[in-house]
Amino acid sequence: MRLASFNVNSIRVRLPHLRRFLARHAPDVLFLQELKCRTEQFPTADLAETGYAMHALGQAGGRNGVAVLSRLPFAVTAEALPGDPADEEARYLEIEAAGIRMAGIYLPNGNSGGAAGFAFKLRWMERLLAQTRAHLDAFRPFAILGDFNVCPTDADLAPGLLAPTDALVHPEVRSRFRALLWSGMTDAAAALGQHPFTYWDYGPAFEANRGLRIDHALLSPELAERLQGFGVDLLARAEEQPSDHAPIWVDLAD
DNA sequence: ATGCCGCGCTATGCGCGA
Repeated sequence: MRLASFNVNSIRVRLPHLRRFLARHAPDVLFLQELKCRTEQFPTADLAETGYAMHALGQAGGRNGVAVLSRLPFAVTAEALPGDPADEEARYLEIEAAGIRMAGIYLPNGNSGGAAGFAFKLRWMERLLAQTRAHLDAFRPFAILGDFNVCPTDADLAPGLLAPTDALVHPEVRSRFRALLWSGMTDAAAALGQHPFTYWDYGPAFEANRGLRIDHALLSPELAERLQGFGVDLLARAEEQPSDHAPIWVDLAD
């Protein structure tokens, strides 16, 4: 089984890249982030020919937005992370497919909005931890894929690319990422000894390979036992008019 | 220490992304 994630940075602009990724890597389930469209603008009809079933969660104002494409039957189990009724941002989509709970996330960046924006990121991570614990306590196989906006360690970014106070590497943020790992989740790439970059700024960064590892797949223990491989689709990042993120995928034994 | 890109928007500069 192949699970994948792709921050498209506008689904309407990146529709051709999405099609090519599906053709190249044929994921069973693919989570998308940064749709930058409203729910009704998601190109469901354009993608119908791919054979994937879809569920999109857009947002007014062209911000955020997450979706899932699946060729396995699935049920939507959550369209928001519990714990903050005032949070109406489209950043969390959870499904159950093949007996596995899977969450696609677009974790807040935390660099904008001043102290309140950073605090929102920390609270969001604490809510994600609570949701993770609830699933693990119930012995539900659980996978989290998406744009975490966290470089977990110094091996996960080009040296000197970010200031130590940046919200992607801030100690308080890394601490909360580690709490997810301590709860029982396995960082799939790191478990395979890989720290591949998944994001490069527009401009010369990709050619110079000055990037960040911020897109991750986290697996509950029973899924980690099935971990067979992890990959980053560099071709998608090398194409014309790319997203600033590359798609990632994780392979699990059937 | 940073947005020189890229995207969306009741636009024609700004906020945001990382």
